[in-house]
Amino acid sequence: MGEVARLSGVSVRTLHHYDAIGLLTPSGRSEAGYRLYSATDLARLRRILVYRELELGLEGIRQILADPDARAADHLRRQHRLLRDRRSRIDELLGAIEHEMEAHEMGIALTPEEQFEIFGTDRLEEHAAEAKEKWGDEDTWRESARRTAAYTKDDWTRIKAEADANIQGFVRAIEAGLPADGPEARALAEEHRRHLDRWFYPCTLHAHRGLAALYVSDPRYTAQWDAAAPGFSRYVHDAILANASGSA
Amino acid sequence: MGEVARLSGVSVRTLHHYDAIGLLTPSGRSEAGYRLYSATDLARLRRILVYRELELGLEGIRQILADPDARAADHLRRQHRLLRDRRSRIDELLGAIEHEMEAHEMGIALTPEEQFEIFGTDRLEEHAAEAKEKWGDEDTWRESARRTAAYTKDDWTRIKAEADANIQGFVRAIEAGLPADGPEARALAEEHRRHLDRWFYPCTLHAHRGLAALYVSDPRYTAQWDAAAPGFSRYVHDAILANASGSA
DNA sequence: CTTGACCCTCACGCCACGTGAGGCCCCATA
DNA sequence: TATGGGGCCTCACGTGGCGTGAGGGTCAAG
Repeated sequence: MGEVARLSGVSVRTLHHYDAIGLLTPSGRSEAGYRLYSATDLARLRRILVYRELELGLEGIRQILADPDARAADHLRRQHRLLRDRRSRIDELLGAIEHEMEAHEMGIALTPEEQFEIFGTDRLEEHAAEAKEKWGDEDTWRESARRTAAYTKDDWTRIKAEADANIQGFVRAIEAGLPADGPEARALAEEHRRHLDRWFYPCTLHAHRGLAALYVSDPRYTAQWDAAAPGFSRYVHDAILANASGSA
Repeated sequence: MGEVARLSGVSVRTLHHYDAIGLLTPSGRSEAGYRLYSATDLARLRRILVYRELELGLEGIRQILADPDARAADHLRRQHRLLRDRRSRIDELLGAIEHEMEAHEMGIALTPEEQFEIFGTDRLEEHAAEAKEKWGDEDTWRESARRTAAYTKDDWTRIKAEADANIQGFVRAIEAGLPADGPEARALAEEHRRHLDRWFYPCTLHAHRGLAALYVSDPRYTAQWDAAAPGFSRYVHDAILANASGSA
């Protein structure tokens, strides 16, 4: 009886579905056409549910159950990687949410820029090398989170003012046609570095260079910066490199 | 340009979709009909993406963003809670997958029973009271995970043999018509408890009793046990209670 | 003999998009 | 100045994992 089957915690419809797609076909039918699930069927159902809890697709589950040795490892590995990614993503978001909560308590709405500075690291894993450049070790961003957790409303206001001033400086430099490796742009880059260093996390010239790479390679950063002016991200990138690799 | 927008990490189609459902309408169109996203639009998009990561439906996101100041703090708190839940869930899944992979490498296909013992805890949260009985504190299952992580293939073989023997013992007791509160059944219950205690986690009589409650109240466990014989779960439950509350 | 709780089979709905098809637009190059 | 290649646009149907009826048969109890 589907009665017993439903006691496994799934809906009748789900069983119908599994039957329809051939994932779990009851081994018998009553003369009235009722589905009859044997103990073996129930065992299979249990395995299916276990894998479903791991959030594998039904097709993947079918393959695992059909050809355990070969397919299972692949699927499991893939799923493991997927879940790890999601986990680190969630960590970042948790930090972001905490920030947002505090900012909210203080009556400040975080600007997207700040959101990006703080947690816009979700794609970092796609750029593992740059990420290492940027964060040095994986916990650097937590340092940032710890520091900023203590900031008051006044602090945030000043941080934002500083950041805006820096951005405006870059905008003016671009509009004035100043070269990205000129002294003015380099000074702005250094100002940017010190801004990060002071308010967020220790930012060496080396780390700063890694960050610059991100600004042009990670579309999220690129989009953010280029919102200020077209070509902004590239300009800032060049200025940071110039600042990092040469003295004034 | 949608170009810039796509750089935020979402597909063009997604933007079209958000436009179509009115979640994110670009603030302008070029004369050729191209969507033009302003900085404000991008900010909104970023917020949307954050909430999307929280696995909220787009409709929910729309409502949240529509009702900004009033109860934003509530939403943030909820998001935070959900994120933390989600993360611990993912941790469990990761542990479970690692177990599966190990078991696989050792060439053992875990039986559903073992899978239940190892990581069949996902529904426990729906039965908070029993879960507390079973796990005492929330980290007990992690202890189980830690212990079992070190087991070799031989260990697993022995564990399985022990478990099977215990189950067979119960089956014979039932078939022989022995009462669940009789000495034989109680001995089997005690054997079961020691099995868990030895291989998985410290299992007091009290914890064992909580587990017994689960066996009859949680359909997943019930279905598992009753696969061995009808009425099995109830019998085991009664035997465990008898063993826990009286001496031989 | 009805009643109500099951079961069955279609078959369409849902969400968050993916994936073309068919057709403008725009810039660059031959 | 045609021509190509890469945007962009709007339909519009496909997908996964079911939910949710509609319309009808089955079965033990009253």
